Amino acid sequence: MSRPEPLPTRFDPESFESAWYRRWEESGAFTPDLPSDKPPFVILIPPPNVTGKLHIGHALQFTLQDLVIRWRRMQGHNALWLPGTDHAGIATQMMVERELIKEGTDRHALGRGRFLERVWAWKHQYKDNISRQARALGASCDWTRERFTLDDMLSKAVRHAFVRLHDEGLIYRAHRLINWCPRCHTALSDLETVHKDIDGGMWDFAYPVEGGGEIVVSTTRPETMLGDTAIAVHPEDERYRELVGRRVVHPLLDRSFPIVADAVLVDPAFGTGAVKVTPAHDPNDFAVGERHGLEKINILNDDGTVNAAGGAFAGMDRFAARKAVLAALGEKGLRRGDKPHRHAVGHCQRCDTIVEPYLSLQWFCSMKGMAEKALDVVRRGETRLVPDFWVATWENWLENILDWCISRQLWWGHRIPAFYCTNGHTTVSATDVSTCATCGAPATQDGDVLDTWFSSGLWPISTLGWPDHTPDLKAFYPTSVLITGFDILFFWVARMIMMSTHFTGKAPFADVHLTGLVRDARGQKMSKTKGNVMDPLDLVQQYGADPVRFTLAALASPGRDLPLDVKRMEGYRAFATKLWNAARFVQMNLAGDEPALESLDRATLALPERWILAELEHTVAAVNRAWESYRFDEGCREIYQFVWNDFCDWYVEMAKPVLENDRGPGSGARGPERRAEDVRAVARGVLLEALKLLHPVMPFITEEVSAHLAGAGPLITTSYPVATGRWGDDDAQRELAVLQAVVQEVRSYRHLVGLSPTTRLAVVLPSLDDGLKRALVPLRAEMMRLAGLSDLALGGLAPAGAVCDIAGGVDVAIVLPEGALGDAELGRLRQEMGQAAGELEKIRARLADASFTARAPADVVAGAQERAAELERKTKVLAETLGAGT
RNA sequence: GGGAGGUUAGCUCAGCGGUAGAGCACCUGCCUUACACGCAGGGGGCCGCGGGUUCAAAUCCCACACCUCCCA
Repeated sequence: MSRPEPLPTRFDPESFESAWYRRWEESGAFTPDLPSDKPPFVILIPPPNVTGKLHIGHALQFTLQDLVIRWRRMQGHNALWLPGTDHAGIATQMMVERELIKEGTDRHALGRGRFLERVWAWKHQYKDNISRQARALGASCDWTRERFTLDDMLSKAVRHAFVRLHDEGLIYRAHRLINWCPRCHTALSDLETVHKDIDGGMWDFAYPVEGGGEIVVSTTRPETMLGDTAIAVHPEDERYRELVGRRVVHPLLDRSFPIVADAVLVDPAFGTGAVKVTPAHDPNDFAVGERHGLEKINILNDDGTVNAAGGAFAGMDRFAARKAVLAALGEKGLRRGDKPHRHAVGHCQRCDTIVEPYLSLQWFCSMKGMAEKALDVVRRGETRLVPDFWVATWENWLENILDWCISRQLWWGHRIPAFYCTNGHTTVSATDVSTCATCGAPATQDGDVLDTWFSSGLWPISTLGWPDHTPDLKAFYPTSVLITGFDILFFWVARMIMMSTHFTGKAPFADVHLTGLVRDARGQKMSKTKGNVMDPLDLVQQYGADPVRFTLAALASPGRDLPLDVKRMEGYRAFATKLWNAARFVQMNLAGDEPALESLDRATLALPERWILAELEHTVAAVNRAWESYRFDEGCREIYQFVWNDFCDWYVEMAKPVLENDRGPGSGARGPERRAEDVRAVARGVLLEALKLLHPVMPFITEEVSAHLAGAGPLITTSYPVATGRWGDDDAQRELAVLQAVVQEVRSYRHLVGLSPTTRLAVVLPSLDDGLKRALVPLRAEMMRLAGLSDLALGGLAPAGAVCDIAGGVDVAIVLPEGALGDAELGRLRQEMGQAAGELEKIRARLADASFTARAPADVVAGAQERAAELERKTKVLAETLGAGT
């Protein structure tokens, strides 16, 4: 085979990232087989808003999803990662309306048809943004299956779902109090109403009682008194007992209403113990109204101005009306005090306007039954929430769920498939109708659209073709794992699980992995106003996609937010560079005909080869375990540690003398002697395995490097490393640990006494046991190079005047220049000796304790004994060294 | 008011029953021909506070304090 081009000296992600992406996509690697004998593995993308730009949170989720899907694909699964976007009703409509305002017009002037054309144009303009960013990050999604919530196929699913739920009695239309955004002019669900504490007031004023006297009430919203239809007091409140059943006169309007007793609404200890009741503008008051048959007077128009029911205040904005009402009450001498009051007020999630509880005719979806199913699938383990502490929150929310207002007074979205005739009949139909199903009269479609989350809730099935029995639905549903932010657990995850389970009888996900929030370096939430947002594309450009991905994955500890520090990213860019350079070193030493690792026989390999293969084996097992359990942080740490500390710092360094002294292939006999061809095969093989291991995290650099190793195919379709136990080798790990400890000991002494790294030292290991001696003798050259030695004797007597110490359990005698151990150095050694003596004392105490030796497991006791023995020798040897030095 | 999570080295975080870990930052040497985005050596922690369980607790239990977040 031909030798590949040498790797460029510089790691330059820009020079190969986009080319690799194109090659993967064109090769069809992102698209699963259909049909296929391979087990399916499916991830659905949480669809970003089509208007949006990906933020760093998306980058995190894309990274983790891609990591999992690439890993599973390499494991031999028929992997599908289905991408797409959602139409984001309110958000998108707002953007386009804002444009129209700039042009001096609005959607009503344009008309529904032309307005929607404008929004589609907007959508097309922004859609590509998302996929471009996903591609830049290396996301291996199947673009041939890209979906949009307003696609014909998905729209069909939405209509079908609506009709079916309506037929089942789970969707109904009713006059209810809903959350109304006077700016967006639409109803909102409870979830889209964000409660925020604001500094408001608490105003007291008096209602005159018919027949004399007054009753004082408190309110945070004085303007709503225009819609009051009762005063409520507690039935057992002595103060008001006489007043119950009498009426009060509205001081500003020409009407009167009763004083009622209600034990549920009224807390006699709070305020005056009397409460004004506005059934059309407060959920609790609405309930009182139902209980007492009170009139519900709506005082607001849909833009938040007071309507005709407000008498003289009609036409005023609600906040102007508040001031005006207070002034009017003041003029009549009815104000009874006020104080500042901090309380929670509902705001529109989209535009931050204060929402109004508003009596309105809307479509609702009954939630209780579906919530039961969602609770059940999690309780039964059909769906697993990760981390599992989310289960408590899950249950708490679903057990207290209220019906969901699903109609929105918008144009952009799925139009409600309900048709009304002039005789007041409603026809709900999956196909458009022009005549009433009941009476045949002309019927027109409801002008409202459905909550975007209604269609998002169907995402797991609608993207695969439901309600049709498509091959995709059959092959890929239910899906394997959903990876998304915890912030949309209810908005989206719960609704998907409820709806998909309802329609298919099967929960849509086996696992739901909830990620934390990406924050800035100091743990602050990122926001445009704070100016601390990080744009994923900027980061990709600056550091490369791989370091960005590695950073996000490494930070993704389960259930924790991710403080993203560019320092961290610099560190992982350095890691990529390190890998690149190590690969260059390996590559420049290869002959090009290295056999694969599988063809090697462990029994014929020398210690360093056996050791690095054992470490690899351990790492492979740990990484697979980590990915399996969504411990992305652990997997990354394992790979990082293996590549940098084991492979680069030790294995490559041990390989150097062998490669430099290579006398050509075949030199030397089989046996303990290190052969250059083994070293080359192992260096190449281990590097390649590490590249495979890392590929799901850093797809680009791994693919690029591997393409420069002869005989390595594209990683994206190669098999993921599996720990077979074949390279496990406890002896090699123990023996090499001794080698490392000895080398580090010598380096440490050299540094301690202030010698230059180039000063060669002579070292004797006087008391090696036979096994270790056999293991280390063939590595004399490697050890001398690593430790910077002029001579190394394995066995024999410690030279007179040599400094003795214990490292890795063996005696090390280092010949230092005369007088090298000055007072400072001796001080350090004394300190070390003190520490050892202290530890020894503690262990001896423990060993002397009969309850410890009797109750602790045998291996723990044995470990303590071993440690005590080692410390005894260490203190003894150090004492001699200290004695000799003084 | 209810619920969840957190409190470990200067910073950001792993560890969650048997000798305190990582990255970054810091200090000291080094351009040792893969790499100064590097190499080598080092300093630094009553593991929030108080109880308990255990031969043994950063790790399990209880209470408290403080911080974050969700729901009402």
